[in-house]
Amino acid sequence: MLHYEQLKAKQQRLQNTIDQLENRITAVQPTQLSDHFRIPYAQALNASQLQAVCNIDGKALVIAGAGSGKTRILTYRVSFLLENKIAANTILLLTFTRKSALEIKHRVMNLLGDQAAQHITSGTFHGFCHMLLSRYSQLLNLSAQFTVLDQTDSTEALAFIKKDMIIPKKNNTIFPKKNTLYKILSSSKNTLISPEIYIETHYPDLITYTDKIVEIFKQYETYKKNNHLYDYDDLIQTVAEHLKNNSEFKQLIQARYHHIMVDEYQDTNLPQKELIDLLAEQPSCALMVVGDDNQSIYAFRGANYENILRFGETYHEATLIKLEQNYRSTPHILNFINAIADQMTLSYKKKLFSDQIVQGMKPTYTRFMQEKQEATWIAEQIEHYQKSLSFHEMAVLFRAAYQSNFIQIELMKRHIPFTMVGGIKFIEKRHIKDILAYFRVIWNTSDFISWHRILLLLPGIGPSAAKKMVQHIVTEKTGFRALKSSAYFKKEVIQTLYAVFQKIEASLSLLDTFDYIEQYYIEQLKQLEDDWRIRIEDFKILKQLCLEHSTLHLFLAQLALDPPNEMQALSQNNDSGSDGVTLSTIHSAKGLEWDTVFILALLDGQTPHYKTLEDPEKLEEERKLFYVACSRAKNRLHLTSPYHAATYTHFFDQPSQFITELDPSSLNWIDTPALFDL
DNA sequence: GTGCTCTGGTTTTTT
DNA sequence: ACCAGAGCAC
Repeated sequence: MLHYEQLKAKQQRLQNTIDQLENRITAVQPTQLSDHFRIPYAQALNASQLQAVCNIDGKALVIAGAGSGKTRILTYRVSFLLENKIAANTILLLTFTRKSALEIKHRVMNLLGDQAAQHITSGTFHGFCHMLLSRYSQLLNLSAQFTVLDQTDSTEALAFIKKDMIIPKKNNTIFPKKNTLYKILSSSKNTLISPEIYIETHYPDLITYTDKIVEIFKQYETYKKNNHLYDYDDLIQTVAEHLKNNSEFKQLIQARYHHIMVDEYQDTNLPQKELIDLLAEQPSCALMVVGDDNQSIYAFRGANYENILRFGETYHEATLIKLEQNYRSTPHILNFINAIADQMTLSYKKKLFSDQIVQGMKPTYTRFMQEKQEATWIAEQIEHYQKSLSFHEMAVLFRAAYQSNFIQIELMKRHIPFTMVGGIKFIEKRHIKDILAYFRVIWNTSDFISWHRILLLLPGIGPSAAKKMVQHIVTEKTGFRALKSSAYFKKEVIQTLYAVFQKIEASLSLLDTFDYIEQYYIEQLKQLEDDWRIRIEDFKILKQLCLEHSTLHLFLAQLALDPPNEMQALSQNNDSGSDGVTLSTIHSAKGLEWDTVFILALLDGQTPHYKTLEDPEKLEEERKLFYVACSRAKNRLHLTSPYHAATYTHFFDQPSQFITELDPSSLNWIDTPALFDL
């Protein structure tokens, strides 16, 4: 946490750089548009949008307020490039999710009526880097048979290494747990601060263990390198490093991508910024980054909103374009979100405005006796609105996934279909991770995390035996065949496992492989989990994914980089298709919009989260989160909270400060009467 | 060495 | 409510 004086100084410094770029705002100038274009750009776009679309050279920062047509300008810009005979494969589009990249591609194809957009390179930072590492593995002298570790895998690997180390006990501090270790490691990598300094500044209690922690990190890096494993951070940093050190690679890549667009720039971290800077290094490379500094909500993951504030420092010739006209929300909602933005201390100046004449409904804030009544009311409203609105035009948003428990129960009770986004992810469930472990060791025989997982599942095999066998397998480098030469092959469970792998090796398709693994694994799951019947339902999704992918490589890449994270509620008739209410964490709702939005649990300590209350910078990010949530609504915005709520360790009974700090006239505050039920 | 039970400490958001 | 680590029986 920064001292108040330091914070002020930092803000002043950033404000200066913002001001400098503000002074270089591109003047609105008529763009020459040829008559041959298939799309009437001048009619379809407003003046600033048109600039963002048509100024296709140089470096530009586009500040796109909520609902100002960000996706629209990306779509039209890609179209414009293609209409100007720019080769599709020189265009690179980096977005926050794969889904939004695909959506933009599809819209371009619709707009132009041809398939040219199919050939642009698009995806997330991680996806893009994964692709480069696979495609250029030879040039970079790396194995193409690599595996991506997700957060759970990385954390497990750290625990694995930690267990092997003798850690002297210090009197009053305990050695950090694996989750803390991961947090320190990832944050230090994402902020480009050495672990030593990071521990000193963020975890002063652990200074006494610094040497041991750093040693664990070193071993972790060595392990990964030897076994062709990459964690999320490695994907980006490895590519960046090779761009820096391998001039052949750099020339190749820079010659390839001439038009780069980056979406959600406010949520990039330093390594990602470096990567962009390397890609766009040549003056001839056009770079447009798009973002909204009011919506930076990923600092916990190392995102640095300074990237967007300091764009002008990196690119002195850069132009600034601001999109301030909002096409999404009613004036009443717009007024409300502008009021939230006014509470923010540091940003590019902007004020969203709208042409809409109908004022619409003022946002409401309603308080209820209990969380249950809060949920009941929301469900009733949904039923009421459903008379004139489809379910899929409504969403319920919340700070943390567990806050949706009551509303989920209430919706199920009423047979209202819904889709849950975010929260406990599909890929994190133990039975999914288990099954994938088999696939992963087939792909990369030295994936020791997965081997360890597979072996530990077997009865009679504990941590000690598993460790010995993993070591044996990894040194033998013969994949599952190493099981046969292991001292443990006399055990029946190992022989059975060996036989399964033999069958898998002979299988002809991904689906065959899946069937063998499933058949074998279900028997084990029955012994391990009472609710195995429910769990095996999830295998249908995996099976579907097997069908959709031609190779093991692509199948695993998708699961690591773009795992399915939406769960259709099994509220009986699932044939209702996609028409369900969306329940989503605010983070996962970024970039989306609905006619009617409910935001619940607006108590101080819940939203904002209590851990952020003491730190002005963290609190500011929570405010941005609230801003993101509210700005999703087109026509109706309903805020709710109970009068009080308790978690295991905390008690909350004050309305969110994000509501009380606003001018009371910007919303309708309703206190429901104090009804007492038993 | 494995696997069970007990206890004490901790809850946010995700590529 | 859930997990990690310690302690203990086989």
